[in-house]
Amino acid sequence: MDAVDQAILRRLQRDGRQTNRDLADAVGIAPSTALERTRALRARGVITGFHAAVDLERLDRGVQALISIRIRPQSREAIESSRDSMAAMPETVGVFVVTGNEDLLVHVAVPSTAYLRDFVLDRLARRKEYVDVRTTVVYDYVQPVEQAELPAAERRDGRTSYR
Amino acid sequence: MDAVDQAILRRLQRDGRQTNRDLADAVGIAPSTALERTRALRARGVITGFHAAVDLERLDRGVQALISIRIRPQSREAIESSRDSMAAMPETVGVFVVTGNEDLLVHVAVPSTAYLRDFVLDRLARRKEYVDVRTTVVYDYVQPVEQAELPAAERRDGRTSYR
DNA sequence: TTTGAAACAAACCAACG
DNA sequence: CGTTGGTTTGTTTCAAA
Repeated sequence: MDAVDQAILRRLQRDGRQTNRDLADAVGIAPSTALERTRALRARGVITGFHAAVDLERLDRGVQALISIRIRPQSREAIESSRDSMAAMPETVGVFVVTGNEDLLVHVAVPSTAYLRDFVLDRLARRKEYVDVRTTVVYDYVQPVEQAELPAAERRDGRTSYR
Repeated sequence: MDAVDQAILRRLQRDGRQTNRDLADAVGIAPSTALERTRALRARGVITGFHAAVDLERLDRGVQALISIRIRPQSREAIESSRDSMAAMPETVGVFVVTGNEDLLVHVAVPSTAYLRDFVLDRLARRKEYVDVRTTVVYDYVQPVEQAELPAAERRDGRTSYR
């Protein structure tokens, strides 16, 4: 992961469909090199894929919420299967498996608060393994497009930071 | 948004780089139509862009956390500027502006728990407008690749659902 | 590894069914 | 909306540096 790889990664996160030529020009390398580097990033698993991003509002899913769920029994099987079943629901945008009082935090996008109510009450709260279901409305959700390696940590007090 | 649009959307979310021909074949339409439909989806803002997805573990950011933050004064300006400043940090994967006791929920990915500690204590907890900062470790985060319109809601009790 | 240049493939466009 | 054919543009390969 040198500076060239990072530049390629940055640009492909921003626009995954720019031509290999444009990418090469922007990064300052030959198209064949850009192709080779991009393939290597994919082969190494740094780039996992290319995806179209959609606007949830335009899919009539302008209401977002975070639903925290406490699962009992708190077994690996119960939590993993809940994670997968929540991830498989068309309403779901993301599922966090978390530490703390709750076990799962499910990010959903639905057409309305009425839909949200039905979703939570009819399809989640009924399940007896979900002993506590709490819903928080999301006013806004923003995501940086670019993800990169982090610069080495530097503590304010001068002590070296662990990595 | 007919069935063809939905099929295109589904396929482009799964693979944003397939050729227009492959897309057309898969959906069962002519390439010219596929191109036209895809462009229309973009023009209508349903598709907002195409992006490379990266594996955070391979960027040495295998530790994820959710940081909930209570902001005072709880003004629009304070919350929006906090949202933007958190979103601008290289550690940040996503920022939720939420209802409830906390105002912000920040999803971060960092190299280690030591890095996480430094990040929270040195860069967040010091800010006096952040009157409460709570960190939850994320064991696992999964995201469905496909997002689509939701089927019409159907209540179990037979009453029509609002949209 | 990187590169340039040739060979190949895809996208694009317009005209027509 | 689909097809066709011609043109442009982009991708891929590969031998040489």
